[in-house]
Amino acid sequence: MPEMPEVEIIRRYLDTQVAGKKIISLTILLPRMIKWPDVEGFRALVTGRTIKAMNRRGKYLLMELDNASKVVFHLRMTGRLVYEPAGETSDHHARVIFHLQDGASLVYGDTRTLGTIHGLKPQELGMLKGLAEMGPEPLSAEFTAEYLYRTASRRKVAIKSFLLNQKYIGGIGNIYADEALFLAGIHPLRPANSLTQTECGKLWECVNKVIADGIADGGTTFRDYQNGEGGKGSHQEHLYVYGRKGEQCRICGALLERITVGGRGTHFCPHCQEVR
DNA sequence: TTCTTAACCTGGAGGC
DNA sequence: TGCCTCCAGGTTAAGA
Repeated sequence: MPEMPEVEIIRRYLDTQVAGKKIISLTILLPRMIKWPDVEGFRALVTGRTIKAMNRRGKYLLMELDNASKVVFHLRMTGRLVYEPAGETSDHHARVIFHLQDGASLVYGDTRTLGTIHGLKPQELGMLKGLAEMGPEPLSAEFTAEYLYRTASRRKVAIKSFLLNQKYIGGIGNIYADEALFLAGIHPLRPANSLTQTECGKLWECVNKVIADGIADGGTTFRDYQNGEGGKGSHQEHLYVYGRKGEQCRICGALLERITVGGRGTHFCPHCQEVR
């Protein structure tokens, strides 16, 4: 389940491999992955164009083309975008393949097909609401402790749900939200507006830390994530709470619990993250 | 306006 | 071994 660190790892690798290369053709194995425009419109937008760069915003991957258009990928749960130097893929769930001029290919695979691909002209960029309305990202200059406190203090939703809302903070997903709340010692069910300025400062630090650590470790491979080379990350070996229900807390030894918050599996330590 | 819930989607795990 | 059910979760639309 790629979140911001995983998408950033993918972006960094792909940018070194595909920037400057021309897309000569497409193989569209599952047309419904293309959300905009229609399949033939997408093919016309992309074919013959040169990739200028791979960029990222939150969990979106942006393939910048030389006609100022962008191919916008969202990997959702099980999507992956892998560079194949030989041009062939062994991915049983390959959905869209971009064939490049040097014989290589860029393969979009997606087991559960929840991902999305949009081909957007410059004037269409605003139509993707999730991208257009996204809040500041962790590690950015706009994401400050003051911003976090000011925004959270106006919401009574559970802090876990607040962290997952991309309109407030772009790029955080379930794993890193659980980890950040654990490190900050904040119970996931606490109303966002109950956090003090000091607690928000601590949470801001911890959000930035878990995201930076995730990137440094090459991402977290939990089930389906693959980087741009088809490899795995190692951050799952350093998780404190996510996926560790019933195991001992690394800090206090208490047994970790799992609850549902806003429809999402949520892992926490009942001792280190007491409800106050 | 804010918040909650369901739907989308498939593979794997667990129960029988 | 085969069948069935449930679960995983990012995003969005619908409803409260």
